[in-house]
Amino acid sequence: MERYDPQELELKWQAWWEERGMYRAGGPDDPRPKFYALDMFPYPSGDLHMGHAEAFTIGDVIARYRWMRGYNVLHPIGWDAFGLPAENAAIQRGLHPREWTYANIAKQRETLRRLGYSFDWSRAFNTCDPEYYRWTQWLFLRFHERGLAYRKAAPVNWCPSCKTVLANEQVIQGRCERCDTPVTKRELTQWFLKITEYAERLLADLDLLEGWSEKVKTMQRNWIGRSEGADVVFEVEGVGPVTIYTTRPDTLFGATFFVFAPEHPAASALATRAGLEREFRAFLEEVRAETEVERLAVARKKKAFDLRARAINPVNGEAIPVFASDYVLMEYGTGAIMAVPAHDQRDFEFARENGLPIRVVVMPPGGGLDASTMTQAYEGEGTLVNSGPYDGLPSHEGKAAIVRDLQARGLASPAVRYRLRDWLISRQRYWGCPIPIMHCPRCGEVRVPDTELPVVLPEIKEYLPTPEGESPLARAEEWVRVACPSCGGEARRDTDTMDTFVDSSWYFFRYCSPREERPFDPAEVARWMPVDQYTGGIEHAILHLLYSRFFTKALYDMGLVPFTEPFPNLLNQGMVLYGGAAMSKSRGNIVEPREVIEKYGADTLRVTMLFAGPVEADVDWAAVSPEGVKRWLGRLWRTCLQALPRLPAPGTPPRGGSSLRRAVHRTVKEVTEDYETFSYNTAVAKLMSLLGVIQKEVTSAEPADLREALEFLILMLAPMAPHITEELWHRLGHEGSVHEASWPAFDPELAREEEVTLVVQVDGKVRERIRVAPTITAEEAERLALASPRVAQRLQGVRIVRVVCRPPGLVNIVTEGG
RNA sequence: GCCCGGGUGGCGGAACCGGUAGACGCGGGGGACUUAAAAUCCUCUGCCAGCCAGGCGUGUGGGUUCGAGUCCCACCCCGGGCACCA
Repeated sequence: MERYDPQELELKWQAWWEERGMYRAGGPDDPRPKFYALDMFPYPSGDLHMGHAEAFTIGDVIARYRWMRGYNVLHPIGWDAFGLPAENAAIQRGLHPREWTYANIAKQRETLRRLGYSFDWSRAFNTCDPEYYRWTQWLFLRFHERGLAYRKAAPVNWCPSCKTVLANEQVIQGRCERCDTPVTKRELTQWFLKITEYAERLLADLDLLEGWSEKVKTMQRNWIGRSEGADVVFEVEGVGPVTIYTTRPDTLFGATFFVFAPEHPAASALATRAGLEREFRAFLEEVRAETEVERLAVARKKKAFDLRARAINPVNGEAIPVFASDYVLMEYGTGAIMAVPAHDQRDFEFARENGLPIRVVVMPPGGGLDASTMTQAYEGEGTLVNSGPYDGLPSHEGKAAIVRDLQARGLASPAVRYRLRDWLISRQRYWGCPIPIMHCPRCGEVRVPDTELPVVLPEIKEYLPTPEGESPLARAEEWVRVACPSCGGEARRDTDTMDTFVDSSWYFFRYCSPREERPFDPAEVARWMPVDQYTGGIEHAILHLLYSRFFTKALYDMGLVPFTEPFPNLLNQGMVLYGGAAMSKSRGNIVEPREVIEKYGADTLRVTMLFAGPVEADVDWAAVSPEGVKRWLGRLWRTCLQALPRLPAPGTPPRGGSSLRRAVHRTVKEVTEDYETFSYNTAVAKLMSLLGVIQKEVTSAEPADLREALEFLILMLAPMAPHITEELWHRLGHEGSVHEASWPAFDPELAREEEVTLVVQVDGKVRERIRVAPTITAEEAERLALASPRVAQRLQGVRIVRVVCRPPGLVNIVTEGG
């Protein structure tokens, strides 16, 4: 018998599919319902890795299944091709980032083809193509017009190794997301997108995303970090009124000192006033030199600077000392706080370190809290004490009452704050989308006119980042110098480039009309979006997924798109590990998709990924077996070839209710459910079982039944193993592609169980199993149960208290004392 | 510390609404075919008990129930997120 040779057969069908342009999305006249199946596009930092193979396999199964269910599917692919990682890798190899990037794209494209994915290649693009980033710039200008893109000087995250600033989202535990270098703070003028303006909507709309896991939604909620409290005004000696933010206005009477962030303008003003200018500058220097990692260290003394001034507590007129300290952040709240050491752990530590008084104002339910003996702050709720007229009120009532009374005096107002910061998008690096702004000495910031887009990334020899943090683009002197479109005078181009995440915040719109002379055709976007199923890794839970939601809402407000959420359904596949750890060069545990394909074929790789476990769970490649899958596909191959001579012509209707047909139809019912819920591992298990049944009957079954069985099995496997099923489908006598065939329909009558197992328990323990009809009555089931010799033996000499009967599956006989 | 997940055989994992725990596969044992190997096929495989009968078993301890992997309470462990955010 002819052997199953995946290599030859897979290449053959891949060529055939391409020739036929099989996976092109249908045009506006296509009568089928649409389905937009989107996979997070790859980053071309090398060839495809196993993580990609898993993600794209899942996405491909989703897309192919929808085709077979009669949908018009949009399943696009492209490359997220600008950015730091590609640039760093290129520099390491002494290559131009463009060269390196496009070479990797070609390599990945080849591997994606070899894996047999059903992409609509006609829509492919790269975010580093001028035809794409032209529209990234166009969108930036729309943001700029609305004040959603702006420049400001702020203390920002700086990676000394990448020599660029980073967004908050790119700092992981105080370290650079890409190179793990401890991040420092720098005071720089940078471009931001005003994502904070959307904080409330980004938070509230999470509730609409029923197709997202709770995990990702929680991560976004944490990241946005909404808190409710009050702004309260303190009069600070020598400065005037200063607003602070607190979530605990009920503890106002416990404020025993006041703290400014070191960068707060009032802090340096007070230091100057106290004649401590030089000392303060040294203090500030010290604070700035500190890396984020050091600042977050657990057992660390908070830096303190006594500003020798008093602040007046508005609730009781008390004068309290004023400090500057690095534990107060300029970027959150107002950059100034009231300190309540008894009820805030940070304030408590600061008070202890600096010998400041501690006053209890909230008594916990048990009582007995004493400032002189407490070893940590009490942050819970309780009853107000030492709080003048508010004594005796529970915390939540005290909160409301204190704010209300202060508000009447114009000294407080309820306030909501978010942890989320504006998105820092400018980068001092070469390989990114240029910011389409000019700086004119007379007109200030001037937008590059739409007609002059794209602002093309200049060709320069020296594209390495500069140590001073100036963008390499600044070296392209001729490119930088331009005439101001508004006054005609000499202006200079902005020399920063955009964060890669800007590019990826709108690519899914572009796929709808990738060659459009606009960012996208609104009609095509309305036709395809929102995305029906988005598939990708959880590592983007707060970066890409938050930014894309923000972009979509901003575009909605501009009237450019008719919806506010781009991805109502999100599937986060797990990671691919090896031996319990991420694959990495340093560990030497990398398995490449290419080697697996060469050894086993693409179909085996795909099915192995799917069979390994639930899609959301990590796959440990060391613990799964392509061998087993390969064996099974071989068995399928041999069974089909063995059956072939016996089979009637295609289309011969099977009849009757043989056990084979019942097994087939039951499997169709269950596997269809599995496909709908992405339970591919159990779907594969059921297909394996079905092949076992078919194999047993391959020489004895009714020929028409056998044909039906094999065809349905092949159809159900087609989305997962597209090549072998295509081959077998043709060998079974079909002309067209198996992937253009319809998903099999089951006959409910045949899918119904003919016999079920009646379990007989005595006192909850299984004592007997009897095969019965599913229609059995309670009385009949009980009679059969009691008639069983093994059960009767158990029941000798004991009294039956009751019989629980749940036909057709269960009878439980409860005995006295049992 | 707070918030999400999750703990089931030697391993990956099944188990609808509370109703046969361990589907399917890997690995392992035994056997067939073969001069031999590969490939393939058959068979056994949670633990204890020689077989049967039986007992024990889903992180730990309690509870609800005729019946709990599944529900409730307390705890332990693992993974992930957030965290000097006032």
